[in-house]
Amino acid sequence: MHDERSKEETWVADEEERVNCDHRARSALESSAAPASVERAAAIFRALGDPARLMLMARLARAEACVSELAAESGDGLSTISQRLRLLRAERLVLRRRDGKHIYYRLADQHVAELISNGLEHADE
Amino acid sequence: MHDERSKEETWVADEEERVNCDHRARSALESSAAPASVERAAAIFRALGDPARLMLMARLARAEACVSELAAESGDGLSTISQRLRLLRAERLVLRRRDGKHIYYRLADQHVAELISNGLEHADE
DNA sequence: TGTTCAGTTGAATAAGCTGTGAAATGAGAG
DNA sequence: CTCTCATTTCACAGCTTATTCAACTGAACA
Repeated sequence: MHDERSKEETWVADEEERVNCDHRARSALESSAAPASVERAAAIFRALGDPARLMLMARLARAEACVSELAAESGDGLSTISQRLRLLRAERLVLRRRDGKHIYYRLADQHVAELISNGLEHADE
Repeated sequence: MHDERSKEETWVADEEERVNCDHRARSALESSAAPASVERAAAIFRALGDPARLMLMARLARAEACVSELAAESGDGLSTISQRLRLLRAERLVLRRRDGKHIYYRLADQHVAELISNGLEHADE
């Protein structure tokens, strides 16, 4: 307990700070977002909000893989991985296909990949 | 309990699916992300993973506001809003400044705004 | 049909969160 | 210095979530 209230960031209240920042990424923020969208978006964020799950997603972003591969790579149990994937699948963030005895998972779409990428980028700065 | 294992999405295993999707957003995903980055990114996602908090962030994305305004607008108690902001601030997603008796909050940076925007966009599709 | 291999699901326990009222801060006004 | 207003912190009850073991499903194949 020592951080969290460090620098107060005075952000010069009179500089007008170009509030209408034209960087884009305003589209969804300009007007009050629909409650349903917020719910859904929060659900997506929550699903990505666990280190183990996010790691899994980052791994899948690199290439599809089956449960046993993922379990072996991460060192976690099959059941554990399966449960994580279950949750991610429930949020429709991953898709799966069966190939013989194995079931391969991959990210649901490229948009998801971007979201993860953005998060990871923002993380180390 | 009825959804979650609906369509199996066969994703045509032989179409090769242009795996090297050139949409960008690969940067952070190409190689195994650093554990620290994953932790941090997950923490950010987790912070945004609560409807009430995300709503708050979406609100702040529109314009800065002080606690009482936010409380009045959302209908929640002061204490509740304050706690939400505390968590968001602990993750450095919002900044605050004091002006007389009030304390104004706003998003920490434009990158955060983008993240939220992306999430909301992905939400309704 | 029966066996095996790959994954899934259920249940239980443990750990972590969130909202909330009451008490505490802290800057300005008198 | 004291009072007050805006906001924060504390502490806790109540709810959600993650992991794990064991039991189960369901292809493949002999």
